[in-house]
Amino acid sequence: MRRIAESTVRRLSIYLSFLEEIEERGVPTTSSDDLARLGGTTSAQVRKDLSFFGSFGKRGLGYSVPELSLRLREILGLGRQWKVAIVGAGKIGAALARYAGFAERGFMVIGVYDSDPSKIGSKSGGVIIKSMAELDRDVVAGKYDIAVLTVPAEAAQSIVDRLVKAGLKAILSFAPTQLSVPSDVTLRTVNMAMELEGLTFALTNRGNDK
Amino acid sequence: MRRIAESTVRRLSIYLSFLEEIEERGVPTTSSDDLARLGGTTSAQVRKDLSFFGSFGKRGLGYSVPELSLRLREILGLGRQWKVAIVGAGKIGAALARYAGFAERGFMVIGVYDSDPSKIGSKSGGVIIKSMAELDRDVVAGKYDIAVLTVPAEAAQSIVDRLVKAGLKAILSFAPTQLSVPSDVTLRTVNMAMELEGLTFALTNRGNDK
DNA sequence: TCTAACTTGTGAACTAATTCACAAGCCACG
DNA sequence: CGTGGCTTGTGAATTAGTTCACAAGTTAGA
Repeated sequence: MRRIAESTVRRLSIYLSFLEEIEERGVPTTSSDDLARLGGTTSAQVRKDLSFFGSFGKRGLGYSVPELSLRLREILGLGRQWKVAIVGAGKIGAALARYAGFAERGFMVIGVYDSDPSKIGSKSGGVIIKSMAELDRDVVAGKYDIAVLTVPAEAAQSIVDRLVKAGLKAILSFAPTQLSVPSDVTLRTVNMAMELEGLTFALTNRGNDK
Repeated sequence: MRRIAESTVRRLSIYLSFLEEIEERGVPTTSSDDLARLGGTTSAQVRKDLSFFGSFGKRGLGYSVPELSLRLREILGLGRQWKVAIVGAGKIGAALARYAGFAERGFMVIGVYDSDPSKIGSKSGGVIIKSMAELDRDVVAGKYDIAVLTVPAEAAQSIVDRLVKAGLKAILSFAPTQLSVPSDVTLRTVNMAMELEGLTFALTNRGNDK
């Protein structure tokens, strides 16, 4: 399989969410044109994205909604449950720990960890907060597939290093800082400041462009 | 000014955060090579990104840290305060309302709004929760530059439509759904499910690629 | 069975983004 | 004031991503 662009993977997620929506409504088939309209792209783009993984449609007819949605779930790795650790029991960590959207998609929040001794033992989102030392042990023991990082920027890189050392291969970070990981570890960063700056850039420079 | 790629704007944010860090430490100058190393890119990329906006460096010397950081703040529109409304007083909305990182960067959370009558009047992050009807009025009155949406997927598009109709030009959405806005409105979406699926895709397909 | 109306899958063309590579400028030092 | 060591800024080359355009397959209806 050749390397797949991140933009393609993001679009697959979008297509899947539509497919699940219309599958629920009992729609039997759909077309690249439908998916494009709903996902804000073009039908050629939809077909090209899918073509990296195989031929899932029928010419003249379109795509079977249940089949394509199953295939996309497989491609995206959603055919199983994923065990998630939340590292950092602050406001955002707590909000994520009890976010229902995770469970719906097969992401199970199994543990919440924090370095603040005064928090350890109390509950966040129905889960008891544990210490960072336990996090190391739990990761080494294979208890987690994914860690979600909601810690201050200063602490983030050293925690990432610990997680990587303990053998974790996927991290989603909300820390407002640039992190580095070895190439066999996948890292995604959501940086609110950066998103807002994208907006202010547009507000500030709108109209100056041609 | 020619159209600037979103990827360039994101990198400018990264460069700026480093510049602010080293400015605080009193470092007087830096180079495209430094910025590249810290930001996980190449020095040519850094110079190209900056070149869209002007020439800020000195050959043989590099960039003045205070000057470049000022310029980037100007480019990104951070030279002023931005008034932010949070729409949706759920867990995530509440976490964002009191997120200190916003204020540091000049984003002032002035109001929190929710459609649930039982929440209206109570406080979230030190701000009293107001009704959606008031949101319309406040936006029309020019009280806001930016809205941050933390509402369920089902409600998101209709709220976006209201905000757009009321004249708002910039929206940051955390709703897990695809939204559409007119071309004169800037929308950024943070979709946690999509980020996690990016990770599971990588975990599932790692090694299959060449 | 034939035709008309669709829709996919995919090379080819195009557009966008990144990287290369080097002339030009700057500083320090002798 | 000349030389050596750096570093920028930027066209050119390359690589990546998107869009075009059409052959080929499918269905429905006469």
